[in-house]
Amino acid sequence: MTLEDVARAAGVHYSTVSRALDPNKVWRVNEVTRKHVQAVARRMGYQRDMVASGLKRGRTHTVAVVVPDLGNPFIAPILRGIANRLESAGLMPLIGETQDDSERLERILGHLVSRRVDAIILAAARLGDASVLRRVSRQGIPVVLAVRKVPGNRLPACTNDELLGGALAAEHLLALGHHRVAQLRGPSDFYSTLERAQGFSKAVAKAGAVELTVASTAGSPTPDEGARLMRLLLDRSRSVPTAVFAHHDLMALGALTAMRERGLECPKDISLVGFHDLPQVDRVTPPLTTVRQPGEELGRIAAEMTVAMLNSPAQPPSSRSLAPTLIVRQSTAPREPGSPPIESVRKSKP
Amino acid sequence: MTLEDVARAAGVHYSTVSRALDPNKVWRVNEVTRKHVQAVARRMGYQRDMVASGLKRGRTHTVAVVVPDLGNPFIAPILRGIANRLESAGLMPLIGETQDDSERLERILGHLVSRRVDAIILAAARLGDASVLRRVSRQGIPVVLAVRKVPGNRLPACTNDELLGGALAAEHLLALGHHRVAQLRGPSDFYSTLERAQGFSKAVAKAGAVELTVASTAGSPTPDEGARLMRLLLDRSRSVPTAVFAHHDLMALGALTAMRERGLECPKDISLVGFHDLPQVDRVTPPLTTVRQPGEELGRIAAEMTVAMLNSPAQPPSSRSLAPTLIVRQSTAPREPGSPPIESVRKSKP
DNA sequence: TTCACCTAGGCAAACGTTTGACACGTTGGG
DNA sequence: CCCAACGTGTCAAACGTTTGCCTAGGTGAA
Repeated sequence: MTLEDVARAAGVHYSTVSRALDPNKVWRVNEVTRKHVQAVARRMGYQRDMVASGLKRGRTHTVAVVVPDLGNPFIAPILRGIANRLESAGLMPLIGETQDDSERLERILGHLVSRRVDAIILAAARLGDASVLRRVSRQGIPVVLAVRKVPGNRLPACTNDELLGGALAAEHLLALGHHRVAQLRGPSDFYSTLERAQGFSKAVAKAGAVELTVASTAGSPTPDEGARLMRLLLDRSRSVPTAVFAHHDLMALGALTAMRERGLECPKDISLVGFHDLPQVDRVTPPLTTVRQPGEELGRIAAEMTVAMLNSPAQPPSSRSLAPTLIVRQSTAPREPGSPPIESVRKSKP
Repeated sequence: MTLEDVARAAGVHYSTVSRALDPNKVWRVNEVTRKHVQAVARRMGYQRDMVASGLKRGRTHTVAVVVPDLGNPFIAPILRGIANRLESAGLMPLIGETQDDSERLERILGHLVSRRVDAIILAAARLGDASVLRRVSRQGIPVVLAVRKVPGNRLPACTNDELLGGALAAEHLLALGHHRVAQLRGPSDFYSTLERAQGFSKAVAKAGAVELTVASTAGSPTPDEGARLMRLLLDRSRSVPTAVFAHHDLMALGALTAMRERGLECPKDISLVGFHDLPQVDRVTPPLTTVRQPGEELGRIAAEMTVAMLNSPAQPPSSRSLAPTLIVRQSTAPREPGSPPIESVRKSKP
């Protein structure tokens, strides 16, 4: 079913059909023929072939969305925000999953330029990805970064205000009277975790409290990695923190199990703050105090920036960072003056 | 950068380049020219234009994946399974979200046929959607159903064995000695919830236990709806169940809050089984006994069936249903001989 | 009446690939 | 020596749109 079929049925030339069906070109065709053609087209159930149209116009009305991990619950709302905003602009999301693997990312980006997507929303950038991105955006495909920035790059980005996020966590813990605090850091090649860590550390330093550090960072933001880092932290010989900031709720959950292994209670012995406010973390034991990231809005704005770039390629939108909010629940508590001595911790090691 | 550019650089005709670069056509071109052409193409960074190719070949190498709700955590693993399997077949997923709205579904399907996707994986079918589906598949686009079937339809489907799922829940509760049980049903226009309910009811009837029913079903599978149904159930004047099967973990979580409102404890007063085994339901209080659906595998197999249909359109693959497994945690317990009288329940109403 | 101008619609050339048909040159058998 | 067969590469026609340009009328003013 092509333009020509419709044209034949309507008794006009197929270019006329094309114009009658294109909202931007209807002025080129008479009111009455237009109505007639539209009626015929509808009756025949004609659907414009977008791939032919895409070939001709160079617009596929498709936007790639590249995420690290579809299974990670914090991706879902972002995806949702993106999809909704794109749909209202007549665009559809084509998705790719990198699994935080640079080779996969490169392969996927190749596919995407090959498919001539109109733009790419990249929520999976890592620190080392600057050069690939340059290559892609030199091809003329607009790229907007979401969630994770990458430095040395003029690409517009929509991110959390990570400095603020880290600071919120720190200030909350400090306000509760904690002096010895620590972080369980996310993967070191995400710009987001760097800033998050920095925001936290700065606030701690400013308050004159002490931050105990673990050399290691999480390989991926999972409960297992959170547990590993927590164990490392508890194994320190000199001192143990009374409050901990995990860079990801999943890591926080892992940290909770690690604490339980050692016979420590949260928040009585150690307070814990997570990040993201994943679904259901308000229902775990204890309900998790966490820094909420506005996932859906973040996605929506990233998509918004994308359509802005498509509409006026000359003026790239400026980056935005969204303020997270602290959600206080029950995994944080005031420091007990006599917090448990280190010995008791080490003794109860299995 | 087109075939012609590469051809010019390599000193051959562009059709030769096309063949040299197409794995299925390389036999038409001499080993040495082939190598040469490939080298030149790689050096120039040529990428075949898939939209032109798609127009010519009628294959876009794109598969639509239509889901009800990107924000629902039980979708994520399915999406992941699909994406992984598709990627290994050189296909990319184009996603659409229906929000369980028939109009949206129809609009999205329209877009999809317009884009000439190679196939559609529909994980968002509802009972009333048979006719739209017929229309689409008469257009010649392969459709495979995932998660939710729709009756009166020869479309291949990959689903949970819902009858078994319901039965597993029932048998577990019966084995714990519960005589008065009930279900919190999911939306009545999902085929999956119908079967799930039926599997449960049959097992209950077979064991001669009594199933208390609530007339209402959930409008959507959310905690709020779960809570609503649970309140309805507890408001029954005659008797209250000692065990409840919620058709969705989220509904189960809502049911828990409803129980707490009434001063009831889980599992002491009422045992509760959920469905899906969403991430983190092992960490809520009490850790949820639930029926685990193999989400990622389900997605993988749906994708598998899709590529099978693309490779041999003549022989549509037969439907498959995957066995769920019961995950016993701590929201279920043996019935206490003297379970609380109805009065105590009603008195503690706020 | 002539001419300029306008409107509405037809014509045909793209967009970048793919692919059947063909051409050309070589080889081998009769 | 001729013809068939084969291997390799070129030609050109699609695929279904979009769109600049042109034409054919029609209108109004000089």
